[in-house]
Amino acid sequence: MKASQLFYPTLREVPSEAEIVSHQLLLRAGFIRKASAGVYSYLPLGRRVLRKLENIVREEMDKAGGQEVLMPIIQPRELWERTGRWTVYGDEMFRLTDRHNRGFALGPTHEEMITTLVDAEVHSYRDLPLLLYQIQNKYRDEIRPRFGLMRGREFIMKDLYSFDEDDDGLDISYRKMYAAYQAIFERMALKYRVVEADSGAIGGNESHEFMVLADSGECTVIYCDACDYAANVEKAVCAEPKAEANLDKLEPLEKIATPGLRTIQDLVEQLHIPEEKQVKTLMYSADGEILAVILRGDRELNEIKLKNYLGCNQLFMADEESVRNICAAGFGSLGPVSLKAKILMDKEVSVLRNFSCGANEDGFHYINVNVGRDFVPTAVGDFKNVIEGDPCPACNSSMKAIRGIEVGHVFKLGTKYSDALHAFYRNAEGEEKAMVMGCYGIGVSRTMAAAVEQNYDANGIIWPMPIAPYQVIIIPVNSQKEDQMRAALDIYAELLGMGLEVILDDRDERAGVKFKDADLIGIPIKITIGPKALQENQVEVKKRWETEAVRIEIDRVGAFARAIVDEGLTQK
RNA sequence: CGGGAUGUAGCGCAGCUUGGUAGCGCGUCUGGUUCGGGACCAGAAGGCCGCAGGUUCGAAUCCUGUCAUCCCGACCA
Repeated sequence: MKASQLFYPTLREVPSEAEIVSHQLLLRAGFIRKASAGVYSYLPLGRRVLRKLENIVREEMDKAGGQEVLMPIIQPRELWERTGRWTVYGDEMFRLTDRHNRGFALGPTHEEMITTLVDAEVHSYRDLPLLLYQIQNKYRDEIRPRFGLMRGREFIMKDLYSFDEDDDGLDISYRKMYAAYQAIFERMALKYRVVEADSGAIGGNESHEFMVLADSGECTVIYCDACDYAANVEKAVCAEPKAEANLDKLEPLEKIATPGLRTIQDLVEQLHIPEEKQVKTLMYSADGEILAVILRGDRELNEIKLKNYLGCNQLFMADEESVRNICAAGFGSLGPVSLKAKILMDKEVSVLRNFSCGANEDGFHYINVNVGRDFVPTAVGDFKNVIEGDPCPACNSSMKAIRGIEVGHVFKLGTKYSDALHAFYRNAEGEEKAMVMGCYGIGVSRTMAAAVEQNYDANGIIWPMPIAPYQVIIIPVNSQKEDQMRAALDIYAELLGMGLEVILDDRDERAGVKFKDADLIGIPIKITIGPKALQENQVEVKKRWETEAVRIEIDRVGAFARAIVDEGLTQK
């Protein structure tokens, strides 16, 4: 492609709307443009990257036994009512009405659609397992679209659905997809990590997320260097608390006046009680019931764990008024002693001795509180967020935390949708059984942003070879010099003939402009044709991620570029 | 949806406090000189000051409403 013909409007300045690197660079380099919040057009360079990503995904899905289909974006309301999700999905679903007043949704996901399809066409165990996927736009009216392509309202997703006879079959499909996802992100040359994920309300089934590691990631990953353990912080657990401090003898419970002291920090500063010798009491409303959760003072509650434990639909922090209805104190003076509510205790609290907490009386705290003697919790469980330094549940080593971008999610669904939509089959014994399903998603457009988050420098994007929009850019330093242009055109023709993807920057621009643009759009290999080297029949070749160029004889440059490309395409 | 901020030329911004002819830089177009890391000179085009209403002789500026965009919290690929 000649740069003079290529539609890639680059910007010298950072659009003020863009906050994170991938958004800024994709806009500046002319890959995307915004249509409205969370809705983007992909310009030619962006489209090419998407195609590369899609093709890698497609090849690996096919290799794993998947078959590509394409389902409607517009989905009838009735389908969603059958699974109850017309209501459950809530405001996040884009809805529309046709001229006959029939309701439709713009597909946020396709379980309903695919299950109905499979139900209609598949009736025998002989047809299972079946793995169907598509690569297509999804629509979710996110409360807050964010960070350019990172969280769009319209985005491109690969979604595969597996249908198996039973749980054993599902295990096999699940493992196939897990391995295919590893292959995909390795082929994309992205640094990623597979983590255990919360499977949410759908059930206690297995679920893993594929995280591309980047500081700007919205997720926190807790992992262990000493072993394989890695989990989303939503799900992460740590080893059982050690009971070293338990030797302290139990001191008598004592109530002390603490006027004006409300926070953990207040007690640390004024009374010199360390955070980890305090217990904090959080009041929650779970489907209308007010209950207390107690944690060590330096810990944070993990609401997802709490919600999963309770199995409730609505969970939010109680307001002070509801708290005062059951207790004589407000926030800042709450504690588990004589509290008239269910008390869920984080297990870490059970090894504490002689700790302090609110006295359920404004302006008073207890010290030397002890579990069992002074109060008895309703339940003990794991309700805290794991943090860096906590011991690994598998090997007890100190764990670390890192940020990640969730680009893939594999998920065992079980029979939730096949039951609701009657996707049954006959087994070898002639019995009718529900198909066991799994679903497996990759955010393709998000992956594009994630790749940039992981590969850039001060000058622009540095595309990994397998997903670069073009592999080589040829820059004649001065397009008006005939000898330079002739050499550039020769090399251009040669590289094209070798099947390489090449841009020839034939624009009548100064060298600096061409170099800046080449760096900005992130083409991996730059071939510069300048007067000095040309006199010796040489050109300069520079890899985008290196600082120094090397001189190469013109008749060797094709083979040289080919070798760099091949290396970039095959390395992990 | 709550909290915070911003809407002025394609992009980045000033002007608003104290109402009085809409500005700067970059980009674009024309001509010329340049030509190995975002050139220089001369000229030109380009704006419903987000939108609606109000106050006023007069509103980018003050008031009210509204829409959009961005950031912080609950959702997810």
